[in-house]
Amino acid sequence: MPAVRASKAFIPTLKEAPTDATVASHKLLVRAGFVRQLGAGIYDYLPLARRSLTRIEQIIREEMEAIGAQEFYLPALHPADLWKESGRWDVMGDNMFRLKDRKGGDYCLGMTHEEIFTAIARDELRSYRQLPQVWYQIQSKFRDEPRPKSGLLRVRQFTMKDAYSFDVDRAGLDKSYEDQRQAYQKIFTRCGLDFVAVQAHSGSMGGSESSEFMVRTDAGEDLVAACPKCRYAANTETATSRLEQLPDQPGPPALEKFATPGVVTIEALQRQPYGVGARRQLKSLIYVADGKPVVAVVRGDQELNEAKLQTATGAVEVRPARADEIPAIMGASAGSLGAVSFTAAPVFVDPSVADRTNMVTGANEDGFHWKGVDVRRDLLVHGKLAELRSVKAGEGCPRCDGTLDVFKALEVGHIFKLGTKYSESLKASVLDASGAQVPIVMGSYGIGVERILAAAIELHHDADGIVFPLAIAPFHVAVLTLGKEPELVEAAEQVVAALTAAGVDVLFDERDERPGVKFKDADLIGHPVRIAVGKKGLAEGKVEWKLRGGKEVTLVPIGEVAAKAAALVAGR
RNA sequence: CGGGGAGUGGCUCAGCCUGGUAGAGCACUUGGUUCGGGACCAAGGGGUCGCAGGUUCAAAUCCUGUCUCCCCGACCA
Repeated sequence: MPAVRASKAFIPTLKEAPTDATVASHKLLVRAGFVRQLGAGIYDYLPLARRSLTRIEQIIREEMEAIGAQEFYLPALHPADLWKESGRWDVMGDNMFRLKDRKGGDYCLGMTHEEIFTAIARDELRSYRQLPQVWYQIQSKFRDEPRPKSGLLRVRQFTMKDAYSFDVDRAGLDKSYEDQRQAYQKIFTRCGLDFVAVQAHSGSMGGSESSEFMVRTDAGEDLVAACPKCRYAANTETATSRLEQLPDQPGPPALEKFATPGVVTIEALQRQPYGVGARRQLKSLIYVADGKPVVAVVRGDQELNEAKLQTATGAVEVRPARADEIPAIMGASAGSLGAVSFTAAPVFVDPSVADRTNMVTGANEDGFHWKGVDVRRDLLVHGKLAELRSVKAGEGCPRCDGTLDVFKALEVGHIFKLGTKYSESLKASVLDASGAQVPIVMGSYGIGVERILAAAIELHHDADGIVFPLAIAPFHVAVLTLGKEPELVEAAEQVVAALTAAGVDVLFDERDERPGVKFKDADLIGHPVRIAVGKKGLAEGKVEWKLRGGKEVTLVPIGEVAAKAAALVAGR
């Protein structure tokens, strides 16, 4: 590409970050002139951002094509029928932007494209001989997020690479899924991201198995549990852990009710005169799952994970019951709740307490608790075992004898084995080798394009600005003139021409500005290489070469810079 | 949606409590002096104080309503 002249370019850098930016990537993207905000979770992408995003998209394309995926471009405006057919018109709830056309017909803006791609497969694919098919697109998605935040990390309109695989059977799906997984690893690595692939919760996508690609950063909103010893890594929405076996002393032979006036917390029951340790208590939490009450039981010192409860109940939406709803469900108020002999609503019990005896729990009668609770005898006759608790750092790895680490992470990609969920609801089938009509086995695979940019900045920045990975920087090199002398400008022009001829993308900062301004802008934008043309070096026929990531400045003969930069760009 | 905060030139903010003439720094224009890490001097341009209604002789300031944005909790790329 031809070099861009800074004096003519629209690169509105700012000395100060807007006050409403809190995370590093947001502040820097605004300050460095990449984005401007149009509304909550809606951004303008200026030329620098477009250049970086185009590079990211190109990397994604190359890796998709490498595994045989074919690029499509589908509409963002969808008629409601397909969504009604799959059942997700209702499932997506308020997260979906909905609109009506002039005739009053229902439409929505696409949040994802399973329905649309599946409809194409349904209409066009007839035989197993046409499979596998792997289709993808890079396109805008719209989600009416409850709370957009953190600049580009959580927005309402964003670009997604979404891919879909269509196979005759599970074995085919396993292969397609594995291809995508490997392509994802290449994509994120090429974009300069350190990431972990973790076992994940499938949410509203459905399906049997999914992996998220997570970038470890405090700007992220997910929690990942990972074992440093083996490869175990999972979103805490599905992660489990190995807990130490707690010995139970023999307690009362039968349930025994005791008065606990005014005791409504785990902590209060731990204090004298009761002295019941939190790990000896059962915590009973009342939730409403798709409008129906459910009871979740974990150990007193554990936290319930709502995503796990959602998985256990199979509900689309779970929420805590309000204090005023609880008495009608349980017959007692929060603080005295328990699930012993409770059958008025489904009861789910975390496996970590399955074998416990001599436990204490609320008696479902205000001011009373049970002691001598045997979980199998008293709860599991009517209750079901289900993973419910949130894992915590320091707990044992479920796969080896290591200890789990828990950290914040940002999701940049997610791959799903969908199975036949969509092909069944939308009736997409083919004839298999035996001539039987079988539903197509599907997978779906997403990457948040702008999130890659933001994640790269979260990972690579310093006090002066962005430190761009070369592969996704808007320009490879910035050439700065440090003076107005004609011979200096002439030399800089030569350098720029040589670089451009060598295939290096250059921002030529020939503005009539003081050197300090140019240095500051170059650091802020984070060009991987800065080439400064000044009087000092020029006297020896040299220019200054500096990598954004380092401190060292070296003098390079004018005739050699282009080759040096080209080698760097080529990864040599 | 629940809780907290904020809307005043392009940006960062002051002024509001205690109504009376709309301010500063940065940015922008012109001229001059500067010129290797966000220069200096001088002169300028630019704001219906989010919007609507009310109180008042008079509202950025007080009252009511409303919209928008940010942050903390339930969702996802």
